[in-house]
Amino acid sequence: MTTTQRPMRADARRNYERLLAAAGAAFAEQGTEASLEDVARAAEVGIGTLYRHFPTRRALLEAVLHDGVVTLDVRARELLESDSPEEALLEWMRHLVVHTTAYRGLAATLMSSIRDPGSELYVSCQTMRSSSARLLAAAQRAGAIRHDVTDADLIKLVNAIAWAGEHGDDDAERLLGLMMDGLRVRYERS
Amino acid sequence: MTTTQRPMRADARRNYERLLAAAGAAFAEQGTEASLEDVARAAEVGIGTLYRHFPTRRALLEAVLHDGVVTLDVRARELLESDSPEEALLEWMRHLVVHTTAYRGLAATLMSSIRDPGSELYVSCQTMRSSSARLLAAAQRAGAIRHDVTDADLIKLVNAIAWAGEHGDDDAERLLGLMMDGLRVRYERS
DNA sequence: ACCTGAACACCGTTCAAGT
DNA sequence: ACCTGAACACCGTTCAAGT
Repeated sequence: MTTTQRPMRADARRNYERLLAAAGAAFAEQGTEASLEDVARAAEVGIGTLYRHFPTRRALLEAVLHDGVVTLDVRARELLESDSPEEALLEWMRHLVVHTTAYRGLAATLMSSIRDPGSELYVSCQTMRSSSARLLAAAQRAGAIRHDVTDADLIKLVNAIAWAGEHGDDDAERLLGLMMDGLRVRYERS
Repeated sequence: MTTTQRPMRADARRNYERLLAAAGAAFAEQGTEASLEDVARAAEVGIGTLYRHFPTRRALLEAVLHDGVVTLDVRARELLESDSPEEALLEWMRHLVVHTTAYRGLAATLMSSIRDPGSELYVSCQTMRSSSARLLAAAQRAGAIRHDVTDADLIKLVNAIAWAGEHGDDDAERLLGLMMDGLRVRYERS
């Protein structure tokens, strides 16, 4: 499926880069629903050029997030080597929450993209999901995490916490801590 | 602050009721971002009439939700009499999640309204918040729930779970269970 | 091959005219 | 006092004309 990329014409490449930078700034400041006309204006490019390079808002978002997703993937592989699968899982969830909190509205977009193979963010979502699944399985094998927790649960909870973090000014770390305690294997009283 | 309501003119009252019914149906089907023009059309009323009765989308939402909020408030008072404050709190959270899940997008609206005294939903949010606070305090006094959990945490978690329930087709009950386990007082291993 | 922006569509909101 | 819908504003998206 990996199509060989023709080199872009110089002006096209320049416009592409300008759009990417402008979009990154706009999404960071105004959230993932930032006006695309504003983005084109900031990039000093016609709105048609934006649509030529990025046919949908999600395609633009995917390009903006791509490096971060790659970094996360690298981090996941490192964490899989950890001595403490439980600590590794918590650390992974922290990373996911930080990544998701970077742009207001991102949690909602990711949440719908994970169920939609037509979304340009679907591949990224699946990458993160499979990393989550492997880290979760390791923590469960180590006896740290309940066996009835699924990777779908994990994704939902992480996104839900990132979403909650968008509202209110305190950090999501505290909610993540409470959440994590709910996932742990517990010894019943009595 | 309770201003004496003049009786509405018969045609105004009729339009008000039609708008309320149409909005309830539209919000239930398309979420809280349903088109207000559609609502007016469904109510067979001019768009200007909608704005006259409900100056903002939130004012309309408040009117639609009002009965439900009153019912929840009654339920909270009953639950405060429960023998098991822990079970009462869980039951209360279930009610909140069900209420919030009724309209797609409601969790997000409530989450921003609770911090915004200018929102027409502010009073409802505060009512639910104080009920949550009392039920939480009771469960904490009974030794069932961690003392570091605040009512703000509780509200955020309930809304986050309702939000997650909007995406994906499984019910939120399962996530609520995991969440609740995170809030419980736990006996450390060793 | 790529860029541009006018044109179209859609929707929220206001307000002058009407009863 | 209340209703109406045309008018305005705003933004996403397409596409004919241009280089």
